Amino acid sequence: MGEKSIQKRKYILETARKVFVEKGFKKVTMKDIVEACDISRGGLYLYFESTSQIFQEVLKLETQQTDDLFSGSIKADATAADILLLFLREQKKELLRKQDTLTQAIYEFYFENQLPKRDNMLKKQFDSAVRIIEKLIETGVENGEFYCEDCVGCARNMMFVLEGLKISAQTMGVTSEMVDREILYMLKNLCVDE
Amino acid sequence: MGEKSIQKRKYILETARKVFVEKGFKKVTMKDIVEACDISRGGLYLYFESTSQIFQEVLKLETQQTDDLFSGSIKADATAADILLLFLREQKKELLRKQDTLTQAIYEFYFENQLPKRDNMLKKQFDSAVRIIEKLIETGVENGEFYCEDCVGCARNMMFVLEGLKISAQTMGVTSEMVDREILYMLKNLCVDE
Amino acid sequence: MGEKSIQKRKYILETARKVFVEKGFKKVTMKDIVEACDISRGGLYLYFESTSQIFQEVLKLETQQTDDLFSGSIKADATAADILLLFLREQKKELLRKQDTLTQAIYEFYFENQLPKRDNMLKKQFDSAVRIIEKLIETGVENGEFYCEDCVGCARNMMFVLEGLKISAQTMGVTSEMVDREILYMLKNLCVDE
Amino acid sequence: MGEKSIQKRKYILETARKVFVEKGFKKVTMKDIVEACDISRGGLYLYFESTSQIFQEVLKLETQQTDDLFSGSIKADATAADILLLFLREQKKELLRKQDTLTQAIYEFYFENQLPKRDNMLKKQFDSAVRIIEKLIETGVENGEFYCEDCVGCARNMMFVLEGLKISAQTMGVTSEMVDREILYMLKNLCVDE
DNA sequence: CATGAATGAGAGTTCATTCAT
DNA sequence: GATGAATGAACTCTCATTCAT
Repeated sequence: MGEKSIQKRKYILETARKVFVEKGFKKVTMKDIVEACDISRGGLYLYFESTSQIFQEVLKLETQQTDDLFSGSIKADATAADILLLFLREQKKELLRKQDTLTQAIYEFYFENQLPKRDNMLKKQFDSAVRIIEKLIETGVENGEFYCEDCVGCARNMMFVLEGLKISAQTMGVTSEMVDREILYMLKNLCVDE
Repeated sequence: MGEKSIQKRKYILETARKVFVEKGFKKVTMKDIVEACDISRGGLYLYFESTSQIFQEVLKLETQQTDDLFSGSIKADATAADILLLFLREQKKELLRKQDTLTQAIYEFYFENQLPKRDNMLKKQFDSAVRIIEKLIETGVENGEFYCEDCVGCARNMMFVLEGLKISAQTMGVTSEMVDREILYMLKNLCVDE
Repeated sequence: MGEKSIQKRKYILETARKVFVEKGFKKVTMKDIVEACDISRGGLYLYFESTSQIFQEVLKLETQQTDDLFSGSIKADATAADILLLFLREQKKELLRKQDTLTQAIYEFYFENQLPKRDNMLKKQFDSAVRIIEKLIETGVENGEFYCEDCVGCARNMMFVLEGLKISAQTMGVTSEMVDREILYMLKNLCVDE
Repeated sequence: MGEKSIQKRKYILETARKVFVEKGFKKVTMKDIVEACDISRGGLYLYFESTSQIFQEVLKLETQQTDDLFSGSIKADATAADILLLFLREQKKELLRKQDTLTQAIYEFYFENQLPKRDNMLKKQFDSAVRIIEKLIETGVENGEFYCEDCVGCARNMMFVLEGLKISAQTMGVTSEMVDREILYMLKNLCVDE
């Protein structure tokens, strides 16, 4: 596959991403993607063979970019509390965003593809986030910023709350204030002065 | 509509429920329901006009029954901690259950039907559950069973954790131990002795 | 399936037969049959699910009718030689017929469906024809009409010659005179006076 | 066309032959051949314009080689009976061979290309074989090995039996014993002692 | 009320064929 | 000459929905 093909492949994935953002996963057909890309019916099949495959490739790209973002922000020179707040603010932005988010599509995809533990990207990301938060809390405790007796438990609790907010945002609607309220509640329990 | 019709209507809804449990919401076709009910294609249209409508009716029935269940267990004569534990155990059972649960179908349904606030059953149920838990905690605090400075915040936090566990169970898999761990974590923060 | 459906099913098979006669087996698509029958695309699928299935049903009908024909002619009151001649003449007519014959389609069908011995209709028909011819020759020998030391061998030989003529007619072309010549050659070896 | 082109042309034909052997004629697509040859889609079109054309060229090559084979074996120094037996044995080997035979593809090709008499290679080969057998029988009769009153009739009969066996092998299955039985039957009628 | 045959739109997929490089 | 990306027609199959009985 030449340079040109690689470009086109990327173009298709980027365009398909928009389609998934708009329609979720299940409703998207090869035809939808063909039309969004403005290529021929057969053309798409030169690159991908199913919406499922396309979606997984989109996710791969997405994950790479997200990882880069994470590592970028973590390098920042700041206190544990600052970084945690930054992380939570990032999550809030993500979960309130209606446009330009794959959240719903990802859920739908995992609904029908109960991937085995090893391959389950969601689980990997969840666990990885728990570890990062745990480290942050531990650092905060050492610094005297936080008070916490069960750092990993607290980290896990935070992540499940965030998951709960995320799915709630997609199904019952969640306002900016509601998210703030939950974040504040969690931080209050963590902060020393309290 | 005669007595007979009412019976048939109910029969269709009960059978359709099984189909939704099995396949989620989006993948279910009128044909699926017709075949599951073993009635004629045209027959189904006499009662319902789309899978969406059928699903909403199924949900209505479901909600009524769940409510009954709730009020039943709440009438039980027990301490606040007991009742809360009972409630959490019930939630655990529900979210670990792979078979016989509409969870996935409900999520899928709400993904594509972002119902306005007033009609959003999920939201109503969520808020109602928050209020019940809040009351329980308040009672517990009064009894000296619990210690809590922000009862409604705590209730909300609990519900979001449960939501997080629920969606996680559907997408990344959640074990009985994982649920217990989360429940325990929340209770520890609530109980006086700790 | 009601009376009407049975009629339509039969109508489809009869129409499909014409298509197979015209185009053989492999080239025929569901679309061809849909168009020949002037029914809707989906309509055909209510009755049959593939060209292969349709062809097999066409063959079933065909075989029934052919069997009836055979038994009809065999009941005739005549000498063995007469009947054998009648049979050969019938075969000749069949193999020279360009129009209205499934021969080519049958060959194509069996090319790609190497059916196991038990289900192979061609084999059954071949063996059954051998047995009939054998009986005729035996009767002829008893009557003094024929002379033959290996009746079953002779019967088999005849059938293979007929098969050879049949495939030759479809591939290299065979004239009426050529068929007569072969039939005559076989009969000469059989007849007493020779 | 340069030397290199001629080589490539030959390479394509040899590779295509394998494809036809495996899939018959009708089912073979240009894509199949392109993939088997591992050349570019466009590249194939520089040499050939359709599967039909390719198949005819494959047949040409095949015929040349077969002819060479024939003339080779005929040069052998042996009695007429020996040569005839050799020929029949060769035919038997050919018709029992499932692998590496174009038989089915050839039939399929001639089914849809009812070539005019002059161009019909099958007919030419058939007639030529008849003549060779006829000569052999005549020689055998002169030598006193065979007894036969109608040499050309007998030769033709033999060839039709062989054709019948060939198509039977492709459609209803034929065992080695069955072929032997037929060959034996024909030779018995020919041999003097019988 | 109930049936189930019929329709036709639409999705998936494959390939012959072309054409810019 | 050679490549292989691109196109678009053609085919298979499935359903929501209608309608005569």
